Amino acid sequence: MSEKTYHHGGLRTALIDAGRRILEQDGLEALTLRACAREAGVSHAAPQHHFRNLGELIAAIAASGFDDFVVSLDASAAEVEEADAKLQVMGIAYVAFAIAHPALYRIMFGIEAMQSESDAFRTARGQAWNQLHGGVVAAHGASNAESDAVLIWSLVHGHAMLRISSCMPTEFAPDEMLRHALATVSSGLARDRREC
Amino acid sequence: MSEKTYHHGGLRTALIDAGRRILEQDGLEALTLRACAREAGVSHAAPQHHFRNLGELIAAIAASGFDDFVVSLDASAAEVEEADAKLQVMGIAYVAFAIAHPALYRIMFGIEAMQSESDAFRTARGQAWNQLHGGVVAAHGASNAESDAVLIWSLVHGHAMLRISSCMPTEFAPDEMLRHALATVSSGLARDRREC
DNA sequence: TTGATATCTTGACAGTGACAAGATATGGAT
DNA sequence: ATCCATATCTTGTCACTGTCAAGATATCAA
Repeated sequence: MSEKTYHHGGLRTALIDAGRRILEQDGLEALTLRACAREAGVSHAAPQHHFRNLGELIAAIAASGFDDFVVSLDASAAEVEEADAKLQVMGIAYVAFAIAHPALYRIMFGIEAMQSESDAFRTARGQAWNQLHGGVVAAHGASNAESDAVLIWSLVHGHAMLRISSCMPTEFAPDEMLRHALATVSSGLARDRREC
Repeated sequence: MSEKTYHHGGLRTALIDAGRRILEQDGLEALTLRACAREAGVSHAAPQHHFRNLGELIAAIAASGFDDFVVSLDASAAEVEEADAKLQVMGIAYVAFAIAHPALYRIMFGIEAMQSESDAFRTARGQAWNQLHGGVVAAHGASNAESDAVLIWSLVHGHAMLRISSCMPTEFAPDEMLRHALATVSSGLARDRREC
């Protein structure tokens, strides 16, 4: 805890925080085990005792990202009452998070974290899914909820990825397009229920 | 061309092909400049004269991937007559391509290719966009075509990325979900036009 | 107090991207 | 046909990376 301890005290979380800081400042290619160790003020091989390899550190960072992600979406959804409006707002917040933390978002859906088979990562990602699934059930009912949630997840995830990959020229006014897309899908799903 | 030439003759395309072979066989982490050089049978620094850095090679591979991508979607769309059905089939083919070539698809939308500022890459990606845009115009008219195309692109891209990132358990029957999602969006867009 | 264990350091190794300098082939100008 | 500028490829080198091994130090239970 103090300055003179040989043991760091909380190196594991310190490395995760260091990694997220590096990710925000210098992007994905700067995220290395040795850079995280430097940022945390320890030797280059210190991370070895907390993460078996780089993939495990990345998975831990991604899990920490999913935690913040869920909190952020919860906060946005809490600002609205009606279930369908909640879902729309969550969609907007979803994309906003990805744009605010592009490198972190890439990590969260990258192969490295996935291949590490980390339980913490899978759990954190599962919570995000549950949150979305719950929002869909509240807005459009439990029947076909998985299918509807996959539809909305695909839409917002794809939109977010295209945005952070600079696939959408800014003259496209992508924020409006996202709102329009969410509204179109939402009304389409509502109409499905009513068998219009 | 022959075996004894000091000059390789077509090293640039040979390196691209080698890269795609490595990508298919051993995935993204195996794609290195030196590995491509080995696969092409040249020295480790030979690629330097055709690609300034790894990013440029990746961009060239991604551009080559977009070329095949467009061809594959064209072939699928040609099997159907009606415009809306064409769009649906293109959506299915889109996701099928990503699942058939996951590492290549990741490259095509990754940061490395994007950051390289390659004209060939941008052009190839633009052709894919034009193809999708054309399909949307044919199916749902030219008004709001950009917005509609972004909606569909987001949907299929997101769905593809989630699939190749193992975010969808197979018990979800994702193929059916994709068809349902495409049909829902398509009917929603059609209804938008009619102001139902 | 002591000994087992967790944590961190130092040192090493192969692999990588990138650069520089030299060798060889190509092709146009004369 | 000769010659030379240039394109292409090779060899050698460097810093950096992930990972392993061995040693040093701190922690904690007995």
